[in-house]
Amino acid sequence: MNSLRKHIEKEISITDDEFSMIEAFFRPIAFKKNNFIIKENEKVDDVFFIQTGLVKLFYLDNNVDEHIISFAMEDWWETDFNAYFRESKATLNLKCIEDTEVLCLSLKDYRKLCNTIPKMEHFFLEKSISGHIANQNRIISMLTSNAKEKYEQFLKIYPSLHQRISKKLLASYLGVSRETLSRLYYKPK
Amino acid sequence: MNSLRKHIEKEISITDDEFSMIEAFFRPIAFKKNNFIIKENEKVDDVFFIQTGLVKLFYLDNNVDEHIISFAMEDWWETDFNAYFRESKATLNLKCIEDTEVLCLSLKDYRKLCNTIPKMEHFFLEKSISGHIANQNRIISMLTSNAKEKYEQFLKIYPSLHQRISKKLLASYLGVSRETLSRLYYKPK
DNA sequence: AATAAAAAGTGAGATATGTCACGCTAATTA
DNA sequence: TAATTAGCGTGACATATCTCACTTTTTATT
Repeated sequence: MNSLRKHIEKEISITDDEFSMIEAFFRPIAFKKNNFIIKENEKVDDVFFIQTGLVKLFYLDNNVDEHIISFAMEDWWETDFNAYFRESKATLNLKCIEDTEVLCLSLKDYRKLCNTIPKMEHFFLEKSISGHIANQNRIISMLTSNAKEKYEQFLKIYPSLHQRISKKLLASYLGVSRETLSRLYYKPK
Repeated sequence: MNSLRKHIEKEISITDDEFSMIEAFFRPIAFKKNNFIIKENEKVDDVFFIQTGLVKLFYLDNNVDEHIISFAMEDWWETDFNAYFRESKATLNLKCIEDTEVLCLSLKDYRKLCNTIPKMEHFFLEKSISGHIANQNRIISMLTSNAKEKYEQFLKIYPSLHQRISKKLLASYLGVSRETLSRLYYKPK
C-alpha cells in the first residue's frame, strides 16, 4: 500500500489518519502473467491501481485482432473507464503482460472515498486531466506521423516500457504490422 | 449565460444563489469566423465554454499542415488543456469555423470556483472523464479502421457536425487526404 | 535436455492512400 | 458585377504499409 501513498502524495498532502481511511477502500489482488483482469462483455466493478507489473488494455477486432489502447505499469490507474463509470459491460480487455499486483477500488467505494476525503476527488481530476492530455498527444502522433516517427516517439516517451514489451505488442500499440515495425530499424531510411 | 446553467444542471443540481456565484467567474467574448481564440506559442489564460458557434482545435505541422484534434460546438469546453493547466505556451491552435460566443474562465478563477462550490470540481471531473472516453474511442477508431470506416463512424457519432464542416476539415480530422475522402462516396467499394 | 510455442526477420507481391496537376463550381470580397 | 479565393471532384502515378509465406532465433513447457 505504500506505493499508493507515495503516488497520492505527489498530488495532494494527506495525514496518516487520512491515509488509513483511504487504504481501507482498496483490496489487493495478484494476477499471474497472461491472466485477464477485465474481459469484454463482463461487468467492470473496479478501477485498478497497479503496484507492480505490466498490463495491456486492448480492443479485440472480430474477436481476433488485438489493438492496444494503452499499456499500464507501476503507479498507473487502469480499467475500462466507460464500463466502470457508466456501469455497463466491458468492451475492452485488460490482460497481464507480467505478473501484476493491483489495488482494486469499486465504484461505490470510489464515491465513498471522494465523499469522505474530498481532496481525493481533486486527485482523481488531476489524473484524469493528465490522461486526457496523454490521449490527445497520442492522437496528434497518429495524425501527423508515419510508422517510423511513431516508433521513435514511443522510444522517447516510454524508454523503460520499451524494454519490457515485445515488438509484436509495440506494433499493435503503434497501429502498424509487426513486419513493418521490424523493417524500420533494419532498413533505416 | 443560461446555456451554461442548463449545461451544468445536467450533471449537478445548483441553486439560484450558487449559479450567481458561478456565473460571476465567467467573461463572455464573441469571436468572428476565422479568428483565432488560441495561437500556438502564446499564453493560454482561459478555458472556453462555447455558447454558440463552432471551432477547431488543431496542431500545425511544419507551420503548414493542419491536423484537427477536435471540433467543439455549443455546450462543449475547449482549450489547449496542457498549456492551460500547466501554465505553459500553447502548442495548439483554436480557431473559429463560425462566428462563436464563448464564456472564458481563467485558471485562477477555475480554482476559486472549485473552492467556492466544491461540487463544480465534481462537475469538471465528469466532463474530463467523458473527454477521456471519447478520446479513447477515437484512438480505437484510428487503430482499427480504414478511411471509409472512419468516415462512416464520424457520420454516425456526429451527424449534426457533419452538416457544418467542409470536406477538407473533415479529412483533416479523420487523418486522410481530402482527395481520398472525396473518392469514398463517389466510388463506393 | 528435448520439444513445443512464441517472437522476430525477410522476400515478394498486393493494395490503400498520398501526391500532384488540372478543371469546374460556389462563395466571398472588392 | 467582376474578380479573387476556397471547395470539391478526378485522373495518373508514387509510395508506405499490409499480407502471406517461409525461416531463424528465442523463450517457455514438459
